[in-house]
Amino acid sequence: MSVGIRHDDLRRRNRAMVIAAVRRAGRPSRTEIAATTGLSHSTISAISSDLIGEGILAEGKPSEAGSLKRGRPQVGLGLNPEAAAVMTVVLSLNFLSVAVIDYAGQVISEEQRRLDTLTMSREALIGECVAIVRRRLEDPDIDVRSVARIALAIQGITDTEARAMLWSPITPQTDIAFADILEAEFGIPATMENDCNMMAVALRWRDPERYRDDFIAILLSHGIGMGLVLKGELFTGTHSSGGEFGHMIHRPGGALCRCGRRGCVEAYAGNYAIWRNARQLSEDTEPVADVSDAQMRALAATARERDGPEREAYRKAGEALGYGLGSLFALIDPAPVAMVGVSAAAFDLIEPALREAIAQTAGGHHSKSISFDTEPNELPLIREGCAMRALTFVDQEIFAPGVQGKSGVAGKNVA
Amino acid sequence: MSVGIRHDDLRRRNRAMVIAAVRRAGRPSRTEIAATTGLSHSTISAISSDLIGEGILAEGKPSEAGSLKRGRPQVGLGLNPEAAAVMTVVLSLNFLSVAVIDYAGQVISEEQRRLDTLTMSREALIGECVAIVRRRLEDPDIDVRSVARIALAIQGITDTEARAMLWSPITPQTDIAFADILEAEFGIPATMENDCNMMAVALRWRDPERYRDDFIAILLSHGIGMGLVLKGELFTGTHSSGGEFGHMIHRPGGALCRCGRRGCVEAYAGNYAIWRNARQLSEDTEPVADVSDAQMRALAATARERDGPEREAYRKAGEALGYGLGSLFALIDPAPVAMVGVSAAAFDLIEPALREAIAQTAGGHHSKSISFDTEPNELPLIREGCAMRALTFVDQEIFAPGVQGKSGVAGKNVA
DNA sequence: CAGTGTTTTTTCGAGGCTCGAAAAAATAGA
DNA sequence: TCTATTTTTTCGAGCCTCGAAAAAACACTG
Repeated sequence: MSVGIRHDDLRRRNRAMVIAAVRRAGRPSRTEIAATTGLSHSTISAISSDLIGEGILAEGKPSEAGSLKRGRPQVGLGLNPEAAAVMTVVLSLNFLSVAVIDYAGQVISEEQRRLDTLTMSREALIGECVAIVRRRLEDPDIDVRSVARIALAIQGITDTEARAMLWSPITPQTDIAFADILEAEFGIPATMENDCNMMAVALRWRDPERYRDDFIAILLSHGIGMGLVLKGELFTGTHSSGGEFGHMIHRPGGALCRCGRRGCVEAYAGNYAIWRNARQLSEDTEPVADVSDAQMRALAATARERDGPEREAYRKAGEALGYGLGSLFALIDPAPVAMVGVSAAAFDLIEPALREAIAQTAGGHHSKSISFDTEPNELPLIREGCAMRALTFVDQEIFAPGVQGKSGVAGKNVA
Repeated sequence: MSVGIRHDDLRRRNRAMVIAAVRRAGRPSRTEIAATTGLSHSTISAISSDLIGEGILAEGKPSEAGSLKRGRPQVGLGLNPEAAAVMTVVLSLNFLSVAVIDYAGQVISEEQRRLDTLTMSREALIGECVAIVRRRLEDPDIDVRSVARIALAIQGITDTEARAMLWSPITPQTDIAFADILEAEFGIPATMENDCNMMAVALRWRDPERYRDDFIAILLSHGIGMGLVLKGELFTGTHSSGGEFGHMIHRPGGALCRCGRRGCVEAYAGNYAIWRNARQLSEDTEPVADVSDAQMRALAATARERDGPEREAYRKAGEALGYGLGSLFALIDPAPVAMVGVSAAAFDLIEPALREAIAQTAGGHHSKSISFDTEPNELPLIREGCAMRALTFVDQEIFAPGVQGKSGVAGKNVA
């Protein structure tokens, strides 16, 4: 049951508010912070003085064009890059990518590595992750003690607590508690996030104008994933990361999906499905393990060139996505959509059938007003999302720690 | 943008917390309130002394079996019934039902009325609502000034701000801002809620054990509706009440739905759809306006008796509901389900096909563990939900008034 | 029936926090 | 150098919550 507010919570929450305002605004002055938070100047002054004393914020130049005005110039407050660091680990098909990021958001060390995730044993997979993290922590440029958080992202399903990967298409292994494993190994708090959720987080930081309170990020890749933000909050399931848009049912008993079931949206719109249809293979054909981005681009080129099975395959993908979105919109109402991934580059081939399908659904009232945006490259987005997620954690849990220690994690690494 | 916490917000929120604790627990002692809210005894003492002084709470007998214990007996705190009153207005097919409820939740005046909603003009519909409310307010038992809130519920789609009915199956009229109309007429704050959302609210109060943080209420009636509670909050769309489960797409291009589109879940599972299939009419047959509860019960009886088109009709309904739930579970993960309405009484006919369909979907991992409960009578639930919603509003906005509640507890959809 | 033990509730500073007003600081223009 | 202007800090006032101790209200005991 929700709990009363203690007196000391007040300071904690307002500290968090100030840090958040600085992270959003870049180098705001105290006056600007007072304006955006609604707190009085005196309070902002007191809190920021504390934060500077603790080395979390640092005074800097006035924010750009401040020198034009008349009175005492504003002095900008920025995040102190050395206050802490975080680490991102992105695990995708045959690829592992790690980065260390300072408190202000700059990458200070990184490493990428090809793996054969589909055939690796459980131990090897975990081992590679642990090893790559260890190597980054041993980087002489990095002060290990400053690393306050590790955020992992993986394609697939994670649990609501962000502790474990439950299932992933990139490996036959299931239920690996990556967060617990890394925490135990390095003593650094860690979380295990869903890749599409991190895409959504990144979009929100990149373009807060367009992606703010309600929007949808859809990954069009080998599989179909979704990250959903509703009322300004990341949407998750009751037990898992949820939002498995790709496995909503498009046609009961229909095409064979990679998940073993039939008729999922993904079984029509995933790369393997488009490839299968373009080859005019039966819908019962076992999905292939991987289709390269180059192959997909070639397919799209052919589809653009001439009317044929390739074009039809993209049409079917559009139809499945459209009906799926229609069902989703019946639940949440329409919202801006970002299409991410290789097939987002072929969105021109997908869009007509998609819009036509949406128009057949309840969400289709205003189908013309639904806007789509495309971003072919998912990896940078996922990394950025992880970084922001980890940094936000540091902002909130470490630099504005609360009384209610629901996490033994919280107080550990105070920098 | 979320806003800093002022010092006076603190008292406000803790007041609200105390009132909420009393409403939930019945007649808790100060000590019990301190325990559930986590606030200190001194604080609870101060706040409850204020509230009693303002006539919001009243001291009563110790909570039941309190006389067994040793020391100073607990003195129970209860809601003062005379502190305020609220009104509920439930508008359903051919039926209008109004009640006045005191602050402690007891009905003190009510009236019900048959109408021909399907053929009434806009003015007549609005007029009837205004008139019935006026009659109740003129009831000599009622002190008009004490009526602090009116909550309306209607089958159909309402806007997120809870001001207007946007579309409803019970009338051809659209976009009636009932909340604004009643507010203007009587000067009492009003809201316009979706009926299924109110069902969910009521379930949460009735059985908090089973229906707490995550659950689904599905109305199986002429149409199919849903109320969804996720993470303890009522789920709504970005622009409308949302959660239009009945209009998720079951079969693209399939059976004709009342909404004019094709293949919606409702076009297989709504009363008119079951009736249509039981009569072996084509899926293109225009949906009938209404099927009486008696007719539906007769249909169910026949289906139980012998294998035939009636039984097949229920099977198809189960299949549509199952695949629909499967798609929903792909997004939110499985959760307890309450089936409400006439056809919930025929759930035995629906369940087998429903479970079979769910097992074919992503949510079907644990299809056996998904639990269903049935409640044939929706009206009392809707009324109860409206009452609690209105009372909660009074608790929060009137008896714990704050600055601008946009960021805080105030505007939230706490079910 | 008075005394004792037990539990609930109230009382009373102490310590924090935010706020508004006023003061101090830092600059551009005259 | 002086003045106007804007930002930032300082300071006392007013609340709020908390812990400890006191007061209250009973049950039990001999």
